[in-house]
Amino acid sequence: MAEVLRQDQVFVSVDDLILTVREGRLNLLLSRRAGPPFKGCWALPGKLVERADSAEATALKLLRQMLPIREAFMEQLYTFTELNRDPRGRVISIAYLAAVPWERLSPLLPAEGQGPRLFGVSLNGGALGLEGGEGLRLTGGDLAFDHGRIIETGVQRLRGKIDYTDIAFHFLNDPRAFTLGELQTVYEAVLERTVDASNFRRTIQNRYEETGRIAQTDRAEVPRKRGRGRPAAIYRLTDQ
Amino acid sequence: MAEVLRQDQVFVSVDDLILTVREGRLNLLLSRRAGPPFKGCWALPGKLVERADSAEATALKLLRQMLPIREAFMEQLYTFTELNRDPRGRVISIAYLAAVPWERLSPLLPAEGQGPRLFGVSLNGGALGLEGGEGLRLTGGDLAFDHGRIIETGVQRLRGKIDYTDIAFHFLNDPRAFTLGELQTVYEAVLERTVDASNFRRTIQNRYEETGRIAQTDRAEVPRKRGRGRPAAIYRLTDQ
DNA sequence: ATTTTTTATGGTCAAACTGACAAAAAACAC
DNA sequence: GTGTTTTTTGTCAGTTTGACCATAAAAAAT
Repeated sequence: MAEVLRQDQVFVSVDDLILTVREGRLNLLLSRRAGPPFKGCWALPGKLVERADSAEATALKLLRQMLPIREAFMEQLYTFTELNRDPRGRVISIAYLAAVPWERLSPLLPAEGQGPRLFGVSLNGGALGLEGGEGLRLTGGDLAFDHGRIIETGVQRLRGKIDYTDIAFHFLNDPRAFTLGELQTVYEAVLERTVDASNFRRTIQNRYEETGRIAQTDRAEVPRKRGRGRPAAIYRLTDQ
Repeated sequence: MAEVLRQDQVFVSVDDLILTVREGRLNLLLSRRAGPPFKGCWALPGKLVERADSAEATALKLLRQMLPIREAFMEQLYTFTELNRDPRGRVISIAYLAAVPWERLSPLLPAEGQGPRLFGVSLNGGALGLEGGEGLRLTGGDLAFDHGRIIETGVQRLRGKIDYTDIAFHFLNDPRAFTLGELQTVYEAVLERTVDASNFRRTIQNRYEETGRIAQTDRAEVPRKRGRGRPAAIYRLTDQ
């Protein structure tokens, strides 16, 4: 991205809020800024929208650039247009929210220390907290630009939509073979609270099974490593 | 708006979806395009975002330009960025949804035939329908640009948010003195279906009265023209 | 003046849903 | 075998929802 922009026009950029659920916790991807402004600060991956790309296409390009990944669930989050959000000039940002399964994201992450990094997210009523491991803790105000606000908006949107959209399923390693326990873990990570397993099962079955959106799979067809405890039934998200 | 735009950059515009509830029906404001492209077509009011204005400020300016009005509820709807949505060049549009009480909008509308015009909206599962009076009926495809899609997005958003936000109150002439019947009319217009008055009352009272968001007003303080039937209690939306 | 009509308000009742919890089932660890 | 863990089924009271019916308070009709 150019470090100085023409001062007489409005530029359009895209920022990607790339989310995953790792070990029962919601995580997001931040990269460290190599140059000014906010040199050395952590920031969401961003990219100017080019003449020949839609914002959606730009957001997907950017995602593929960060993680060599084919595709992922993406949805437009909000457009941020405050006048001084970028010191280089007038830049508005269309933020996108991406959900990537941890098992797919994990092998694509570069080695520790370099490049982008995952941060655990906490947003309990009060302020945003980010935890990057090795004692690295950030608050929303530590981030570049208005990216703290973008993250807050994204997490709240995710929480609001989780129980009337399919969004939770996109965090599952394989929506065509998952257990209700795995789905519950996604809910608990996103909502940052525990959920009663029994009631969760009932809710999901009412919401999806009756309408045919999910169905049980014969476990013999889907070999799975099993841990302790009674083995769980395998469900799949159906096509229609 | 210039009829030819520079071909090497991305322009940012704002479109306003100005909504009101008139005679129990959801209505929106369209203007007829004076010049190309889509000359003579009906379109949402739009405006390029200038260097020194946020999108929100641009949307408000545009609203004030259409209706000499001080302020109104506005909320960002969605950003449309398809490549060929504007034949003049590369223009993305940040759509805003505005809610204006009919009693405030009504005296500001220009005489029939000239300028902007109100259209009744119908969106029943199938396609979007617009009714402008005098036998003037449009479908979403008759509109300029992608404005049919913008309207569909806006109506669906409004329906989705009406019962967990305060948005319905902004269609009331005076949120500090309204009856539950008036509020019910807003709901029925937005949802395009009837609502049981008794259950509606119970729901609203549970949702707002217990939390102190609305309160009953002494009717003596608020003189009101009365129609037929038992006079209704007057409620007000409280500050906090 | 009385009745009818209209709108507002209050109440009932069964069905559906919710949250908290108990208990059985099916696997592993020892 | 006995414990432990996780999944799964069931229970039960409290709440919410949708469909009604009944009454109250006003204007309109007779």
